[in-house]
Amino acid sequence: MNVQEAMDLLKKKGYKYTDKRQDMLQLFSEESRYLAAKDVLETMQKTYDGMSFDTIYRNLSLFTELGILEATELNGEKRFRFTCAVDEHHHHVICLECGKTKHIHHCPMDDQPVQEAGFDVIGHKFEIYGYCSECRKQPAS
Amino acid sequence: MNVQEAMDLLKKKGYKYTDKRQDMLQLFSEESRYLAAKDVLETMQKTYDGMSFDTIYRNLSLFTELGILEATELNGEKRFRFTCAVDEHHHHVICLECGKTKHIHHCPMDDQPVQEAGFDVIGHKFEIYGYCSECRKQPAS
DNA sequence: TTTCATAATAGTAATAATTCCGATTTAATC
DNA sequence: GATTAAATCGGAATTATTACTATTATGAAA
Repeated sequence: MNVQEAMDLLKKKGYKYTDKRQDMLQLFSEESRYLAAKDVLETMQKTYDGMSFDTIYRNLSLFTELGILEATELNGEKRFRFTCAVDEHHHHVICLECGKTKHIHHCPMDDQPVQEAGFDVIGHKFEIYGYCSECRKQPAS
Repeated sequence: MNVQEAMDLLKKKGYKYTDKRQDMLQLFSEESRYLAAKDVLETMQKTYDGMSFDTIYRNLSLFTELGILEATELNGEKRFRFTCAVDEHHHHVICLECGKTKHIHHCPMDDQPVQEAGFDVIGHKFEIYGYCSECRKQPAS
């Protein structure tokens, strides 16, 4: 997935082209890390004065629905990143400070698929948290 | 960990005994599932008229600091459960509806400890989500 | 290229979870 | 029983997120 593919997908689904959407996607494509809504807003407001929360949130959730972004939750806020193209299914090591990620090319569900009696399993999460080399020095707790 | 042990720990650390703390702990000890703050508040308010948010939240975070409760985040809200006594370290299958859990006696970090260059790993999360037999019929999405 | 229907956006209000704070009450100690 | 610090209440403040209405802009059709 890249910006062009994402815009094409939007078009195919009948959504409209806007500069703001393109710029949001561009922002994500340049960063292989999880961004919070407020990070996106801050950056976008540099270009678009008066950019509203609503637009950010609406597009973040649209992009996530369409599989363009993937979301997780860190410290009580949702964060989003461009969907990885590396392989079918994998997990992440995530920096708690800046949201930077590295791939884990291994899924624990492959080893020991969980079949709990009576449980309809619909998803799982495997994430490793820490601080990257840049954020390591002063982890803002 | 049980209610008595938890109360002893509180005493040992210099915290005061209160009926509300005991009742909160009692509630958790009776349920092997994750409860949201509002669940705890609702139950407690049946006994204590005018019970405040503050008391709930303050005690939930105190209990968590002391290792009496363990926390996770589901659908944007923190949830808490009594710390499991089963074994040293394990993970959970969690019902997204009621918060009920089952243990996974296996940690993916044991198989393939992650050593990402430059990353200070400080924690990890492995959770499997689904619906338990009681909640399966009508998953309130 | 103008027109038109609809989607997207701005601006702001509303909601929901959580935290904070001053005043009061209570538990543990003297 | 008096004292002191912790715990609580009640409500306000914060923060992230969602909802709503009027306006604007996109894409398609005339």
